[in-house]
Amino acid sequence: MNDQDPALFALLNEIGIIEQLARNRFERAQPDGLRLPHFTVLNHMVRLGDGKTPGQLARAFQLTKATMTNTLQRLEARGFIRLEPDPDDARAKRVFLTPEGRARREEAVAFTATDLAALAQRADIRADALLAPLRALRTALDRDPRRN
Amino acid sequence: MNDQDPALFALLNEIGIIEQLARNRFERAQPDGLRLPHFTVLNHMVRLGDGKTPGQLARAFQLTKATMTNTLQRLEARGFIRLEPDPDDARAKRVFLTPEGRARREEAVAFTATDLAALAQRADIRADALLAPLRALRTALDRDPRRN
DNA sequence: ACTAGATAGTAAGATATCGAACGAAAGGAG
DNA sequence: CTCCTTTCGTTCGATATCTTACTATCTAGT
Repeated sequence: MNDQDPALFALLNEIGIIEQLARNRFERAQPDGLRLPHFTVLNHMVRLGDGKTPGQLARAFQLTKATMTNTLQRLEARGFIRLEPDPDDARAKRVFLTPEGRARREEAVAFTATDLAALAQRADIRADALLAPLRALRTALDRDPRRN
Repeated sequence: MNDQDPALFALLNEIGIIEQLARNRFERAQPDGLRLPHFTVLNHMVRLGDGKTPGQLARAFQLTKATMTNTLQRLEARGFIRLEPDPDDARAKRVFLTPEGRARREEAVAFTATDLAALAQRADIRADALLAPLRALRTALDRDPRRN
């Protein structure tokens, strides 16, 4: 990066590299090939409750429905979630965690927390100070034509 | 995210979403399907000079050589770069910008600069203040050994 | 000079992601 | 009720990325 780049340009560049490194770090640490999107969905359901529709999940993660279909199929094949028909809408489904899914999420959370704590300690990252401005940036980027 | 999440966890989560939104925003604005990795390589060569090897480029972007091979093949097929044998090492190649590649990069830079300027104005992002800590985070992720 | 190991680029196969197109079902206007 | 539009999930084809494996070439140690 040099001085000709607008700061925001350089910032997004840096963010892209960090995302890639962090994703790699997480996925390599998993013994069973659990991918970051899989974990993210499991984590979401533990924290905010399951029983949501695939479409709701897709919107929550800013992904297309097609992508969510793929992720849910993988999670179901691993036995981490269960898909049931929506009693109120014959087009829709509902996604539920299985005990295995919940357990696998706990495992990943525990490991990740340990890893990140060690990282933060070694690198002296003040993550809480960065969080608010990045959320503002996300919100600004988010005002875009809706997808799908 | 709630209070149980370590701040760094939430931070990386936010970064992942921003990366996705920014990539989408860029790629949708291109009229000819130019992808972010393609632009990134063109931009790098304009700013830091061409004539590098694929391996050097892969390292610069933290990508595998295989990924860079793919990107360079696309760029060459579009006529944006030219690959020549390295005179000093028969295993290696050298990557050069074509006039078309340079022009396409200028076009994308111009548009992106305008778009980001508007975004920064709308959102009051202090990108320069965020840049240094994120670079520290990147360096930490890049260096810190994984536990497994 | 030979040989073993490292390095350069590529290929194959996997996965995540997107956009486009689809059938099924719901909802609204008449 | 009928037709039109919207919404839900899925499938298909494309692209970027990774890992693994391969060939060709270079380099160092003996």
